[in-house]
Amino acid sequence: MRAAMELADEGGIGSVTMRELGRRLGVEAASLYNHVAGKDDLLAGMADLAAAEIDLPSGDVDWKEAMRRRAISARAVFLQHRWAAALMDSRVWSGPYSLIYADRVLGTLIRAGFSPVIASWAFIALDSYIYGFERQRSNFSPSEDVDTIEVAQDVLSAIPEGAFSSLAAVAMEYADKPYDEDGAFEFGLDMILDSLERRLGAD
Amino acid sequence: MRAAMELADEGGIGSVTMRELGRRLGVEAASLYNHVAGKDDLLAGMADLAAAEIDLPSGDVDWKEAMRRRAISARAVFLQHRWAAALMDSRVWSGPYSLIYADRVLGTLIRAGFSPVIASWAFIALDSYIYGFERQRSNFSPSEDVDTIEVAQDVLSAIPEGAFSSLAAVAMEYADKPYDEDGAFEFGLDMILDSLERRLGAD
DNA sequence: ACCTGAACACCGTTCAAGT
DNA sequence: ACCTGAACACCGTTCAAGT
Repeated sequence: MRAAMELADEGGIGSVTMRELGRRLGVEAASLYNHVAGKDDLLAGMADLAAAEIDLPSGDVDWKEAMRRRAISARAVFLQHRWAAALMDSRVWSGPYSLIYADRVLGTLIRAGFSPVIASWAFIALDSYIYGFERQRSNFSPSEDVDTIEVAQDVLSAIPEGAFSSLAAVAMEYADKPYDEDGAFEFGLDMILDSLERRLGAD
Repeated sequence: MRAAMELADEGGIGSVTMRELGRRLGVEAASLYNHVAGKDDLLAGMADLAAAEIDLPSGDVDWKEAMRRRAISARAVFLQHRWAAALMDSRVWSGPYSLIYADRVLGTLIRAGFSPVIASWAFIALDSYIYGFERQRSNFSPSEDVDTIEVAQDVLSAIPEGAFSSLAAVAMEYADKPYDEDGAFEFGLDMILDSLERRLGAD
């Protein structure tokens, strides 16, 4: 499983192949079936191991800070394992680790005063945002060292004169200062957290 | 392209195969390469066609209502084409339709008073949530007619006595009333929209 | 201009046979 | 208990050959 994760880290999820994994482990592809039910099982295990790298909410900070840290930690994991977000959210949520994780998150929210149903909705909203942001991010800047300023300038020059004026206005903004990815992530994250806090006060 | 969409609607994205698509069109798989650069090109075209089915924000409602309708329309499209969300957010965003779409969304936000940078952040936050929710949804209830009450009861009985108490509390809530998926979606959506509105007033 | 047939290099998976 | 070698049914893609 760890070997498969290394393989995916290096060459992308597409290079995780039973034959290639066997080669790395010094074994034939067919032998892997003695340790894993099939490729789906392998991918599910990878997803669960990646999920285990996300910090669990700790009990000694308030719920908002705990959720914030969890989100930032998830983003750090996705940065190290770029295949993880796609694997984790396209997979039924049933690894042994996932249960502990869900319980801790829900527990933090319920102790903060949210009802069980609202806690589950908040959990879903936060995770939808966290995973969704990562999936979009990996499109916007496919490689790490892409120059967002250059991208913006390319977009600008590709836009016909007068058309797409709003898109052009945004591209213009990014043409001389780099795109602040952390800022964008925390902007959306804090909107959700602030709304949750407000709702807590209202109930 | 339309034939490929039908194929995906019926049998899932996995059944979209050059050979199978050729069969449906009464042609050999190799012939498809006269009309499409490759399978990647095919999938990109499907994603763009699905995106075209999402309602564009219209000019005669306020920005908040326009964004709300856009989100609900996107969810309706994902319901009809269950393969679409995965395809659209895992793909660089460059179809001919996508440019119009982005321009209209950004234009609506900028006219409402958001700065170009904040408008782009708001766009990213909304889409992250919309796509992310769909990806999670398709795991939680893989088939349409799954009984969420039964699922909750299964979860409950699988939890060891005393462990996972928070998870159990949530499952208990869902054990006698169905899971309100629309409610969950709009809960998160409205949190983001309300926060955006508040920020607009503050600036 | 478009199609066919055959081939190539790859997949995941199975299974008898070995140790 | 674990591994191997060979095979099976599939992929996407290429390309000479046809019309």
